[in-house]
Amino acid sequence: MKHSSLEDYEKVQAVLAYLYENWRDQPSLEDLAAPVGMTADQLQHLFTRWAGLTPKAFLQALTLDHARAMLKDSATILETSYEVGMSGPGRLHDLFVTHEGMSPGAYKSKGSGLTINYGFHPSPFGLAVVMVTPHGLCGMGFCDEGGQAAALYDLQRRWPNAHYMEDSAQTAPYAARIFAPDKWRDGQPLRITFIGSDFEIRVWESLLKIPMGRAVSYGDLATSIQKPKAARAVGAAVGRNPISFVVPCHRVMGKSGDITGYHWGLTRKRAILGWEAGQLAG
DNA sequence: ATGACATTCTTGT
DNA sequence: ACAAGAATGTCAT
Repeated sequence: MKHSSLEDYEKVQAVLAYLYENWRDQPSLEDLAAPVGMTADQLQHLFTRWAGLTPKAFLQALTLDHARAMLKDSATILETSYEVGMSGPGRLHDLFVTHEGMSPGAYKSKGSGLTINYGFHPSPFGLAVVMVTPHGLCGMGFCDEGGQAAALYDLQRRWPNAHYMEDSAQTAPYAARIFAPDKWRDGQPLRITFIGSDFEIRVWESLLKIPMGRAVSYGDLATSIQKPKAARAVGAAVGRNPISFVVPCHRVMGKSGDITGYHWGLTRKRAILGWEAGQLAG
């Protein structure tokens, strides 16, 4: 697979945004390509390079029908497999991670006494901001066009009392691994650290059980943590997932298969879902 | 298709 | 304490 660049994502994003603005008009390949200054042919090329799928197949992966298929048996998916306990393995089919909760105090004190290193790295979904503690990855988010400071602040404000230091030498190895599917199964599991409330951590642990190519509903998630009526609260907790992509909150959708919200933008959620479909196909 | 509202948990005052 | 809000879900038109 050829490597895909930041510029690729920006074009893909623009195409997807345009598509969902104008879906009523049934835009053709040419219609989609024109606004980003491409020919239909170039667009074809872009998608296959970036996602490993043709535009047609890529879009196919984002239809309601496809979403419903991903939701099939979603309740059982969360129960299957071994327990993902307080330091168990997760992520059955792709990136293996181990996680641990941050020391109880660290959350309550909003990160005081904690040193967090951060860095910016290119990813298939735009520039990513990556945060690590000595215990592992604790945060990851995405920048929209020129919004580096905003993306950084979005993560920092979750633990406002932590001490932050830019140090991309610390974060680079994480970024390199996370976005290279061929490295997902290599060696040690990826270490991540959850800093959040009990409830949030329970929800985020559940997210780790959703394999690539599958999806669950907010209600399923609620049931899986023994709170079948808490779908709405679960939605809020999912929305506060600090480790975007690695903790696959993009694999949660409405019961009907509707792709609802995403903290880093609905377009990005669609892009990730489509890109993952490409990884599976390839 | 659209809109009201029931419900659970977190957070800011 | 309390009130507001959140990436939901369901039921009535």
